[in-house]
Amino acid sequence: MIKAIKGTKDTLPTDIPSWRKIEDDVRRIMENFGYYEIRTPVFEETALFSRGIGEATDIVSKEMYSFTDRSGTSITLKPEMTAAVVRAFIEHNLGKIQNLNKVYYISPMFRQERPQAGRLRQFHQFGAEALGCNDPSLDAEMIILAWDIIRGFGLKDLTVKINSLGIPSSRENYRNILREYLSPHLNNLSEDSRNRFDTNVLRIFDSKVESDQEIMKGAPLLLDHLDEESLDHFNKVKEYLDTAEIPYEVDPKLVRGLDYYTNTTFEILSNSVGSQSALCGGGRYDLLIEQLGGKTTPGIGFAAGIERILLACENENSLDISLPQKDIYITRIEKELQKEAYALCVRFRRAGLNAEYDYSGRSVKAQMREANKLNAKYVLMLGGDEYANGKILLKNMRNSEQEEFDINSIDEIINKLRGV
RNA sequence: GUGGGAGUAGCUCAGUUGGUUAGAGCAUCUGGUUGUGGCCCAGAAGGCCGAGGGUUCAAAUCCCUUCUCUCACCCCA
Repeated sequence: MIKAIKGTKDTLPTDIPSWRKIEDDVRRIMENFGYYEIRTPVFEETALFSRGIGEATDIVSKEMYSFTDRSGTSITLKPEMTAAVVRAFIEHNLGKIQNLNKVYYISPMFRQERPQAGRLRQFHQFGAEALGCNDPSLDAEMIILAWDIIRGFGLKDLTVKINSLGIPSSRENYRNILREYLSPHLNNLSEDSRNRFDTNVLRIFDSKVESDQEIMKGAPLLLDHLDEESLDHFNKVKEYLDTAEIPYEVDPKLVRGLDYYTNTTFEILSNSVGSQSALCGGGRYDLLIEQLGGKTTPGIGFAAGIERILLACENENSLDISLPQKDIYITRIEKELQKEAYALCVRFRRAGLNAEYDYSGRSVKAQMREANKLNAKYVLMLGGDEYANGKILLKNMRNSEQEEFDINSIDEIINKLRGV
């Protein structure tokens, strides 16, 4: 038997209402905040991601779905959206059309990781990017936007964490300070953390090994070594967040794995999913655009994992999804009336109503059970003496009341159903 | 890539000192008199017990191999 590829999932009809709810709310709120949808191809030239995200990152060095096409070009299924949006921004000169471009997306992403709770190989993100402005109010807006959307799904157990990574020079300076602090402890660090000492010291803060955490407790913090401008920016972001009553925590240990971040970074975490608790992550990237060949332009964005949000919603039972309904189910008593029932069904559908009938010619009881199962508001019944006298019965399935209609006045029924 | 757990009906799971035609609940289908749903009742259908090999008179049950799913590390959304 052929099965779906590891780490991919089918979204079955019964799953769709939750997905629609997420997607609809995302679109509505994004657009209220002034963001316009953008769509980019599922694959890009590999170089876009290796240059954008960073050659040394895990995403680029071991998680990308890359292949060579027939022309010999190395192509990669997009593992994240920011680089793709920036590419489109540069390619179409969007910065020339307006100073500030605010876009959002809902799209599948691909990373070849070992699947687990809240982690798939094809997963879906929604997110936003704002290119062209570095005002701290925009940093705050990103966080407010993400918070409002995610909070809107009824989730309770959420935490917002923010931090600032400063500008590269102050970060580099801090890295050396951190290395100095860690040098004497090097032999006591876990193997993973020892490796990170050279490649990405900051990430040692993320270590889940207790002894590492013990050592890191005494470590100097990046926030205490920020340059004045970055610190000022960060303080203003916090002020704007306060005006919007966002319950954030400053987490000086919040380090994000993508190379392009500068200044503000943030995450929204949930306690009701597994260990992959980050529902959303983002930050400012003021150097990425020129790094990818565009004119120097500040940018900020976030991405949120739809599967993770759905997982949290399931665990908190927070999404109220109403059952799908049928406007009308058409039944017939005598099998000879099958064609008439069919014609009526088509007529109702063409009138814009959600109509169904029994394709397999089953008993009245079976038809009624089906109508009930489909959550039909009304059942129309053809047959018997009524039909012989030019009448049909309309049964209200909520209160079981039945009403007789003239067979020539289907429009009356249609109007009645539309009014419901 | 490294560990732990699990694979029996569509779903959730019972089922070992190895022993007759492998079970339950839910879901499905059909009925419970002549034309009517939800509750209830009855019946039916549905399984090479993940796959391959081995031990045995006998394997869902024991051993080996393999595949898949799952959780965690790692990393991130």
